[in-house]
Amino acid sequence: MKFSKQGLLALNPPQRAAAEQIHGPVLILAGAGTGKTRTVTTRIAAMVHDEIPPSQILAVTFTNKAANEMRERVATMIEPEQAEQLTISTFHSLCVRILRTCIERLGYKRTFTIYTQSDQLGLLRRIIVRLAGRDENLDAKLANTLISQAKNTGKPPSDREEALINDVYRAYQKELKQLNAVDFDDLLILAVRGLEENPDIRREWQRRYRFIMVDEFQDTNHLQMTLLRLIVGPEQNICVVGDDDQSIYGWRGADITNILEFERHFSDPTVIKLEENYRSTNAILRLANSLIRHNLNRREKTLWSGKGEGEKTRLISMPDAETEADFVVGEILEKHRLRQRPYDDMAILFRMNTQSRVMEEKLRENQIPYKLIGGQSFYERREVKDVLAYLNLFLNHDDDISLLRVISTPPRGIGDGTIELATQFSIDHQISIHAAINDLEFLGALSTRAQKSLLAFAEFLNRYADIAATKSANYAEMTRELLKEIDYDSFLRKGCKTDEEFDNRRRNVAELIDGMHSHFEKSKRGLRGFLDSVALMQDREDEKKDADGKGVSLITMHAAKGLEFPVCYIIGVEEGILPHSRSLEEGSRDEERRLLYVGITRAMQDLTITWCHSRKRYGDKMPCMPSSFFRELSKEELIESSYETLSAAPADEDFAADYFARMKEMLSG
DNA sequence: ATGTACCTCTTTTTT
DNA sequence: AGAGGTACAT
Repeated sequence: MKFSKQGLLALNPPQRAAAEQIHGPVLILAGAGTGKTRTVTTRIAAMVHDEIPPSQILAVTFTNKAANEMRERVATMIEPEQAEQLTISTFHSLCVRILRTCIERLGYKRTFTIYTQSDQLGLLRRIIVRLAGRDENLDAKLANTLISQAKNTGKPPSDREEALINDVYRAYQKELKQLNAVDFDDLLILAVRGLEENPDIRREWQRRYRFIMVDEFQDTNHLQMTLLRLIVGPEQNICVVGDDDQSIYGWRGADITNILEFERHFSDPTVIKLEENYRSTNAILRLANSLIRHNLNRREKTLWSGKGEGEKTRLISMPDAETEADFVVGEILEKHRLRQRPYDDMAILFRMNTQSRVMEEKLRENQIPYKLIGGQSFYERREVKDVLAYLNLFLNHDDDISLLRVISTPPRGIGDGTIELATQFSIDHQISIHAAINDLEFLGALSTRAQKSLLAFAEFLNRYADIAATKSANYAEMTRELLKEIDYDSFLRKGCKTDEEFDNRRRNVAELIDGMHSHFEKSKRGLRGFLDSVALMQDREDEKKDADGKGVSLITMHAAKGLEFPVCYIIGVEEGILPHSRSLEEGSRDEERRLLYVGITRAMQDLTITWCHSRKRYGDKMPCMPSSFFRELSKEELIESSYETLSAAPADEDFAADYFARMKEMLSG
């Protein structure tokens, strides 16, 4: 068989063992850079070549990006028709697929809308104001976090019986249901409930997927584990891949015990450790090992590699963040110009997004291209949300949050007073706002003017809802016409301070419509499918643009998980930042340690860690201490120094300026 | 309906 | 320091 030669033989022995162990529970502990993706994709290919129907294989990931990558990699190893039959999906889209078929049994309508975080916040703000008045100090974001935690753990958000948050939680859940909407957590909760309460549905899904694989298993939460236990059939063919040492999403509900105590959930698994690292030099790996050793609760792994010894990591203290930026950027410039190091090979890693600012400035000053990873999600942009609100409303009239956005975007003669009345009427009668403004009793109580505006709005809505509900309708074209009809451009222009901003926002709308066009051509799932995938795929605009662009990567350590760079600078590693002071209060020092571990293991050859003696915080300068993690790093693997000694300064005050001026001159000259 | 002044907050953010 | 949200005024 051609495959076994190409595929399995390319793996090292533990990887191959993992790929060949197809039956029963399997736990693959894949350390950083140990060829996890290759192992998983080869395993899938091996199953297919073993005559397992690809339609019976399910691979679950956390991100769409990971799912797409896996799909592409597997596609190179098996026949295209086979690859097409595989299911490779995120947890959340898997849940949507389950729910679109059975949510009616749970008391929701099949047309439910998925609420993103900003929708949730909008709803929560309304509820908090209604329940507690304006001057209540419960903020929507905190409520959101608490409610999400409650949903994930099954415990009430507060153990104080009288606490406001409990009422907010109850009201929120009730209203979501009335709005025919679900949030991200509900997707999991409802899918679990659907499977738990309906043995026929459970059996159906268990039969559909006899072989299940889960990527980044250390990031699964309690609900995801429950879901897995429900869809894994009696054969127990479940294979999970992960690294407890890289569990850095505990604050988002990830439950590290899922991987630490895997045996409790699936008995007698085959456990395979991947410890041969294909990324970093041994000097870097020993440094990483020396740190992570200090975590007590872990599955012990010791990474090693065949990449040779390599250079020791430099640990350098800086006077302040500005100097730190000067230094790092100076080195990047030098490595690029003098040593032909491509900018793409280099990354600056940090704990907080705010730390990237100084770096950006200095990079721009020196005209070094860079890509900032993270930032505002494309689908969270105002103009994009506007359009999506229209489309969501067309398919789900009960979606009050979208209706409230649409009804005055642009203004159409329906004022705050009328909206307030409609909202109140909808609450009193337990109906949606859409139902309220179509209610004869309600309309009768209004002025003729308001009546006219509302009737026009209702007509408009129905007209588009009819088109939107037509399976064959080209919703991209429909959207284009819609925007023309409401003269959205004029509205948008008014809301923009500059022409540049206007252009930008208009481009975003155009891009959204382009996306709809291609979805319309590729997918049979219609507008509903498009909106689902949009809600579940918070593509980051900058990333998309930058991914193909060239430049130095500026990235948080969280976002860097899974990436690698020949040259890495981890900046601002001070006590209170890494470990973050809030994590110390919350007792998650171990997770911070893992975060630094993730940072270190991104580096392939050349790693530098810096910290500052002082830094501006919230405006004014504060003294800083080096991270307490430095004490845990093996001294043998480090070269410690300071900016002052490195720049070999004359005892002159402006030595720094002088030094860099000379260097710049040399480089550009 | 639109602007403006003030007030608060400030870790990470796969869906 | 800076952003983002709110409240109040126009």
